[in-house]
Amino acid sequence: MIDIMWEFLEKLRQVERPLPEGEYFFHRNDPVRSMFVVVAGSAQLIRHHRDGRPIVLQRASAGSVLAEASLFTSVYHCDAIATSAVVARVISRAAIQHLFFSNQDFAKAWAVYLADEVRGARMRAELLTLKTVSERLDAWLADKGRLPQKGGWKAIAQEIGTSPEALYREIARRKGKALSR
Amino acid sequence: MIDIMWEFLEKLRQVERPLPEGEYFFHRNDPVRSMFVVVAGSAQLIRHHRDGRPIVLQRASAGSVLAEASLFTSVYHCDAIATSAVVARVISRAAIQHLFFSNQDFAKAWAVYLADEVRGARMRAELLTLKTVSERLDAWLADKGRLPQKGGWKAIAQEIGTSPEALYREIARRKGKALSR
DNA sequence: CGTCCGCTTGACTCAGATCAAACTTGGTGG
DNA sequence: CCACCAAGTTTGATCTGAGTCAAGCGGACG
Repeated sequence: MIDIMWEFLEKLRQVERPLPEGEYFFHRNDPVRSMFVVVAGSAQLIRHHRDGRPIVLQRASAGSVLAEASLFTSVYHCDAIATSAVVARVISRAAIQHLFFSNQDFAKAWAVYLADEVRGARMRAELLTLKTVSERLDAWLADKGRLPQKGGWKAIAQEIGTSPEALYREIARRKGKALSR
Repeated sequence: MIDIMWEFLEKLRQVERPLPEGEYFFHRNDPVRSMFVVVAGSAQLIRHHRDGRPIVLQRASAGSVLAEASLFTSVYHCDAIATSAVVARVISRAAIQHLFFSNQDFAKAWAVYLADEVRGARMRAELLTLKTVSERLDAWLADKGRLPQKGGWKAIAQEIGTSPEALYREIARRKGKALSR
């Protein structure tokens, strides 16, 4: 179903635009003309606090739509910045809107995509209310199944909101336990 | 826009059903026939771990749709249980689906609603990656504006993932600082 | 061969969870 | 009107998990 959405988007006219690290996709209150799909690299949606400190609203990596809400909004509600060098697909918002209203399969695919994003984000939020690394890892495993290869643990530490060291230790602890049984 | 969605839903035929605490709305793999809107009380979406421990996927309170993803799914992907006595509005899923496909305003309102839920959930997830109570409270304030009346602080402590005591102390600390300036 | 990055492990420190006890407040019923 | 109860709040004391800094290990890759 989600794949169907990507297939539709593929067919629309689009431009690949590279952005260097630190570049802004758009600013708050800019009028919305395009939608962005991150192809490579990573980006953040940011809102600025009164005193200037930034609050992160979304961390987007390869394969995600940048600000889904902007499909039906006249202006952006936050800033978007490339946190590493990014390649983004730029698609006319009007084109996607038109597709949404003219093609029921796409409308459905869009709704399914959003519902899944909601699920994932809520899942992560609930996971992050757990206090110990052990509980968080359990919850993460319950959702994702199994740990990836050794190269990717650091990223998971970020996902579950702990320091890499804490996660490494928890994993080591488990390997120990597994053997001692 | 979201209000529009509620207006549409109001018009559909619906039944108010009370559920006592601990009662299940549905179980995983049940076929989806209805959608639930929580009117009063609170509920949780839960998935069970291999060893039986439950993982919370969503905490739903008055005014939220229970499992948005189930609009286009044949079976539920998790369990839903009332965590306190609940009054829920039960609406035929087929009716909502029909509305989605036949009325563009509703389809748009649904997409906007979902996009906003995504935003809110991501916001909360990012907030929960902050380490100190002080930072979390700042982020919460940046999003919501101002602290509610005294009776509601405990609920906020839950939202930002800390113990009530920790939040009370942080608030007290700030009142002190505000005066000392 | 050197450098980078992710992993490993140790030591120290501290924010916040937890337990506990008192105090405000509103509401309820006698 | 008052006794009483329940929730939320306040404050104190203690304990611990994990963040941080630091130093070393090993494989990948130019």
